[in-house]
Order: sequence, then C-alpha cells, then structure tokens
Amino acid sequence: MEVGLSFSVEVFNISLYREIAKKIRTKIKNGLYKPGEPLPRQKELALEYKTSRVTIQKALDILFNENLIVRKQGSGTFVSPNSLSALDILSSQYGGTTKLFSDKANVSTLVLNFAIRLPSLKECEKLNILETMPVYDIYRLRNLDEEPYELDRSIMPLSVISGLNENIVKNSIFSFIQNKLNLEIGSSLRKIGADKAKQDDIKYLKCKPNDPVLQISQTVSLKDGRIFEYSHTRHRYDKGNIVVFNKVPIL
Amino acid sequence: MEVGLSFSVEVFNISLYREIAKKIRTKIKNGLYKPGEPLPRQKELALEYKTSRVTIQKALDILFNENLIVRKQGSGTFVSPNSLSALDILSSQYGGTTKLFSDKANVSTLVLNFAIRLPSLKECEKLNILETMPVYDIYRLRNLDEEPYELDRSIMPLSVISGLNENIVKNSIFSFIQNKLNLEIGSSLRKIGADKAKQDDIKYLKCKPNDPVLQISQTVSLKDGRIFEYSHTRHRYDKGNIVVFNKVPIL
DNA sequence: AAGTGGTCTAGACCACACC
DNA sequence: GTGTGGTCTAGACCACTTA
Repeated sequence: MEVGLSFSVEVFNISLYREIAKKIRTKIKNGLYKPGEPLPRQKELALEYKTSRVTIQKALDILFNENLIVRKQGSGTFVSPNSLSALDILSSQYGGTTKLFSDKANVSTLVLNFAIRLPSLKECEKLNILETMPVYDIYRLRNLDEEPYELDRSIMPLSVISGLNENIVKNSIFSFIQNKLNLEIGSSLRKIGADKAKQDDIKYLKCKPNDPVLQISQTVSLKDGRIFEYSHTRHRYDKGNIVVFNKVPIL
Repeated sequence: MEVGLSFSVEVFNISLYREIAKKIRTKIKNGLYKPGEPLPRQKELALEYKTSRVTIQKALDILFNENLIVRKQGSGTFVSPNSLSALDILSSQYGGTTKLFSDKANVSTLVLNFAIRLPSLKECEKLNILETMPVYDIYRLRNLDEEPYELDRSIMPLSVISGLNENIVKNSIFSFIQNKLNLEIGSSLRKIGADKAKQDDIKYLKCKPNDPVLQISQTVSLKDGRIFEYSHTRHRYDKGNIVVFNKVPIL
C-alpha cells in the first residue's frame, strides 16, 4: 500500500495528521464548522482526506487537546461550544513577551544587567546544573509603547544557551534560541503570585509604594528536557493578566 | 487475532495503553527508571507488555504530555531530567480547593451568599447561556486551618448543575458534581492577576488596606464542552501561589 | 549501515448512545 | 439493532541519530 506522499513534491517534514488537524482547525476558525455542531464522522473524514481512520483520530487528538472539539463516544464529534475562546488562546500562544506583543504594540527593552557568573545553590537546583557551571544573569525592563510593562530577571546556563550578547538581550532571547540556536522549546512550569511593590518596582515599573505586583517565577525547558531558564518576572497590577488554559489530565 | 482482554475478568473500563502508562509512571516514581536515563525501546516494551508498538506509543503519549518523558527520534525515549517536578505537579492536580488541601489541612467554608437569580449579560456570555436561564450565585469564604484563605464567587447555570443546597455548598461543590451528578470535568480557562484589597477582602480575608490580592477569574467546562462555572477567586498574597504547567502546542 | 522513534494502513472488536 | 467513537493489531515505510 502506498503511503501518502507518493507524488507530492514539497510536503516534507509535516505529517499528514498534523496537516489534517490544521485544515479542520481552519474550517472551525472560518465558521464552516460551527460551535456545538457535529463534525463529519471519522469514516467520512477518512474518505475526504483519503486516509485511514487512525490517522483521522490522531488529527482529532490534536484538536481535542486544543479544546476545539469535544468527543462523545457512541454519538459523534462536535465543535466545542466555546471553540471561540479556545481559538483566542491558541493565537496568543508562546514565544515570550516580544512575540506576544510585537504585532500590536511596540516592545522596547532596557538592559539593567548582563553578566556571566556562577550560580547560587537554589539556581543549581532549579536549572538542574552543577555549582561549577556558569550562568547568564540578565536583568531587563520591558516597555510596551513607552510604558514600563515588566521587570524580568533571567538566569540561563551557558551549558545550554551560549553566544548571547547585549544586542540579542536587548531584543528577543526567545527568537535567538529558536531561530539562531535552532533549539525547540518544550514546556514551562510557573508559579504565579502577588506581592507588594519593592524598590526596583517603584524605580523601574513606576509603581507606587504599596502597589500590588504580579510575579511569575518560572523554569522553561527545551524539547529534550534541559532547563534553559529560571526567571522571575514582575508586572504592574494594572497592565494585563496571565491567561492559562488547563486540561484535566488522563490518569 | 485476539484482542487483549480474552480471559481477564475485571479489567473493564480501563484501556490497556492507560494501564501501561500507569505502570511506567509508577516505575519512574519509584526510581526504577531514573531521570535522564533511557526507557526500554518501544519494541522491548511491546514484548514486555505483550502488546503492539502502537499501543506502547499511545501509552508514551500520555507520559509525554505529563512531561515525564522526552522523545528523541533516532535515539530513544528518556525519563525527563526534571521528572521530579513533573510528578509534583501531577499529584497536586485538579479538584478544587477542598481536594487540594484535604489531606494536609483542615478546610472549612463560610457561605456568605447562596441564591438563585437571572444572569447578567456578561455572565450569559461567559457561561454561554441565555438571559432567561437561571443561575446559582454562590459567595463563600474558605478557611485553611482556621485562617482565611480565599474568597470565591461562583456563578453556575441550573441548566447544567442542579440540586445544590447550602450543605453541599458548605462542603465541596466539585465532589458533588463528580460523584453525585456523575459529570466529568474537562478544562478550565483562567485569568490570573493582582489587585488591591477591597472592602470584602479586608472584612473576610483579613487583608490590610492596600494589601495585594491574587485574583483568578475562570470558566470551567465539562467534558462535553458545557461551561458550568464562572468564578472569581481572591487570595491573600501571602498564602500560596498558583502553579501552572504549560506545554508548547503542536501546530 | 544499523537501529531508534515517527507515521500510516486495513481491518477487527469493544463500549456506548440513540432509536 | 444500528451506528458512533475508542481500542488494538501486525506489518510497513520514513526520518533521524549514531557510529
């Protein structure tokens, strides 16, 4: 049996089920499949895309994890009633502050510190490295349309990320990692809390004394599991929220 | 070809690949498979569990989504270097405040309001219901070991959740939904921000004026996509953080 | 070149919902 | 009963890493 790509020319590197997921996602986005309505049966989809049912199921897995569809055994597959907010989330996903806002607003960065040093014990633990392995210590103020937005201290091990310089740090570290180092980001673990404004928040974020601050402490990993960033980011309380999407795990 | 369950007696309702995922998860938990080390090859696992490679892959999919393993094409499957924190997260997953703390601490609830009324326009939008469909309006103070912990206002449509009473609300609404109504929770969408303490925060959470407050606004859906809760929860800034785990989406 | 994980198929049976 | 999605198989080829 022939396997799909027989006489297509430029379809390397993207698998069929991802491609199908993409096409169905587009149909949901464009309202061809409407919230609450049933999708075609898996059998029909298999015919439509000239593939097997298992491949259709893998495509649906993706959309299910994106909360775009809902599956009812014995009944059918439906566009999620709240596919609209799911699409919102998806479009606002991943890539750090720069990517998140670069369409809508003007991001600028003031580098407050850029150094290489040895890690503290806590940093070793968080980054899963040894005390002898040097790290970047980067402290930055990010502005959005000339207004202070977030104050970010990032610690990154040179064993994972190397070749940083002030110019890169002034722009987007994430895009450097993804586009220049060709590393793939895998996952992040965040702790989100509130705190009182401290000296630096007042100085740089222009908070008033006693203003609340939203703080995110996170570690970020590559696809291969290596942790490349441990950071603390502090936000003005009146400048946006963190949006988080959560699926109940399969145990 | 026979299909697995031929002469087992009590294995209904739990699929093989979930079962295998569970077993491998346990081995990771118990240190039989150590962080950074390779798992047995898919071929070997298929032999070990007397199943096909595809089923092993479905099991590994689960563990991958839990961030417990890392996959390297051409090389092997490895226990994630930070499988420890991944396990931490997993054990602290889902079920509302009551479940989250009932092991460790004493949760008590003061019901400040419990009423049925018609929804506001915003609530209709968030809950995806009509203006004519009544909702519960529940306002509660949760205490942890006699200390005020969170202040929670939940709006729930009667079209989805019914049969609530003050006694249930005083205990765990989540457990009522899951165990009595037999509904399955699917996903949640949260916005997390910081705010200044307001009157009620001062009155009930014992915040001082100008104390920061951590606020979570969320909608929670069932497996079938129906939204059953729109809520605002306010936390004292010195009583814990929100922990969030994020995987980079497959697009 | 050999071995790993990734993708895909065609066909089967199971669990569940709806009529 | 009929039809839906869920699970599972045995076998094949592809893409990638490692040597």
